[in-house]
Amino acid sequence: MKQKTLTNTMDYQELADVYEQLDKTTKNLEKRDIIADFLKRTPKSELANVILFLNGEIFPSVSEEVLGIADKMVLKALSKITGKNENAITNVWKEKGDLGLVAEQVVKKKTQTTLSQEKLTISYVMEILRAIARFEGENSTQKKTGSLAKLLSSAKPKEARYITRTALGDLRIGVGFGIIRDAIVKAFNVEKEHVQHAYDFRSDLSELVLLAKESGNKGLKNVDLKVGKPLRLMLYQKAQGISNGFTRVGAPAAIEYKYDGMRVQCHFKKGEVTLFTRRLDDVTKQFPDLVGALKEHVSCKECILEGEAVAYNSKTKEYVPFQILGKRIKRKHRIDEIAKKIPVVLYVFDMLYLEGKNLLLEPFKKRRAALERIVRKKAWQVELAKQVITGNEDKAQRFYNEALEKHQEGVMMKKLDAQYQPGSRVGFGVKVKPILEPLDLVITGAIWGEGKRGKWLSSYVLSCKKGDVLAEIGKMATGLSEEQFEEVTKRLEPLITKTSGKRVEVQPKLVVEVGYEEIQKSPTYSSGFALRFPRLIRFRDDKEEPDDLERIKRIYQDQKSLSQKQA
DNA sequence: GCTGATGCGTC
DNA sequence: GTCGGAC
DNA sequence: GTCCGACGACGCATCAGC
Repeated sequence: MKQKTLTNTMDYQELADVYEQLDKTTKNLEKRDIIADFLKRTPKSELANVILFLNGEIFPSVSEEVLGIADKMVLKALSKITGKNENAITNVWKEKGDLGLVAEQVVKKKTQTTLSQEKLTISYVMEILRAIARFEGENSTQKKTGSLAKLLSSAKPKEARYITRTALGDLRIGVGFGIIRDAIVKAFNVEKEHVQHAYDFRSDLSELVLLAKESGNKGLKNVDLKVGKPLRLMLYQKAQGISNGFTRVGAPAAIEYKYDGMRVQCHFKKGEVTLFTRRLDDVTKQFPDLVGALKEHVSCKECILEGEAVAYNSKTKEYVPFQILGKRIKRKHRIDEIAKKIPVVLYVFDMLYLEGKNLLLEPFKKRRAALERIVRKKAWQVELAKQVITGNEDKAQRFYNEALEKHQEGVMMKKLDAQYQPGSRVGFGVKVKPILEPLDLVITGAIWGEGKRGKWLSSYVLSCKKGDVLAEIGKMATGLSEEQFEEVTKRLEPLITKTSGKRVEVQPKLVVEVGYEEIQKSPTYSSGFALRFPRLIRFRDDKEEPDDLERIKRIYQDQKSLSQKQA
């Protein structure tokens, strides 16, 4: 019996060593080989845990459970271990740019004063982390941070580094599903396409890896599309304008509105409807109105179809900003009441399965035709995504302009004979969105970065003018090259007027041109507005003054009047 | 009972 | 969602 | 082309602390 136990457990230390090796190389093939070797020597009983841990997960993504730990909770745990307050730990965090490294240091200092240590096994660490996830109610914060502190205290320094990163959901070892998939291929001598296939239809790494080990290609191939089980969505690449879109997907192409809503995968089986989000979370409860509309207007026994749920104003029949739809997304209470206040219309655009037949390999044209047969259009409830098929650039451009006038994001351009490729951003379809008129804003603050940006001020607080004073309008942290992060950090450091934790305030000198998708009303920023998807376009060293709030208000109003035109 | 902090999922 | 970097 | 990591705003749920 004892013998059996010995062969069936694995020390967390071994996993930590693997993490470190993965950390050291940037080469994907090396990463693959390291993981493949490790998987081969992992006992079957630990394999499900190991594969999740390698992917930085505690629960399979299909699970509804979450850990409920992020940076502030880790700070609390580290504070418990050291007896230092959270500010002191934050200062170390700022220097190191990685809470995992902070935990490692904390544990290293502590172990010098303690005597013996028991070894942590992989399943034990998993068990504790899952237990942490399940604390709820009164004092749950104490319990969570207490358990984490205890776990870290019993870990070796290197283990603490990776347990912390796992708790934060940010392993930072450059490993995602692509590399894990290739490692499974190598370790268990199976075909890449079969592993990918099983993942596309189940998204459960634990199930997948056992299948690969136990039943090989045959088992993986047998994993099939099932109504009620979500499959990974096809994603679309970005094209620069209509003309570029045609070169990418060919002409003629199907061109559809890109609605500003939420993507929904709808499963029908024996009169039951289940709705899934892009991350494959079940949101059936959140959208009872949609379930009802689908039951009424989709005529089939079994099917899977996909669409975009868009919120509108029931009185004026105007689309409303995405923020409003957002009120329904994570809702658990007063669902029916809000569903009446914020109705949604579903624009369906693809059909993946119908009456026992998997349509994924059928050309898009045919899938759309099936959709048109099965869905009985009902205005403001269930409609087909507006579409034209054309190879004519002018016609496409007019359709695109029309979509923008109706305040949608732009258009999708889809290859007519393309199959449905789950889970990848393959070039069978592209999205085309406009570039809006950029804003010139001044940097008034910054935040020290994490991980590969740990040495830089890497997120910048932006302000506009509001009369004689400045007013904040959000943060920006993308669009810069590494060189530019370095440069901005050097230029901002002498301008720092105040530091609090990882955040600094700076004299307003640096003006930047900022691109974005939309101006939103903001409850957070003093200007009353914020930018959706802000990014750096270029530095404006020729300017000293940022744009005035009046200009921002004007652009905001223009957006609104555009959306009203379509009503 | 209310408010702010924190975590998490949508885009 | 956006973007840059590495392969 | 593909994968990965480092980030944005918002709104909801939950919990701590008053």
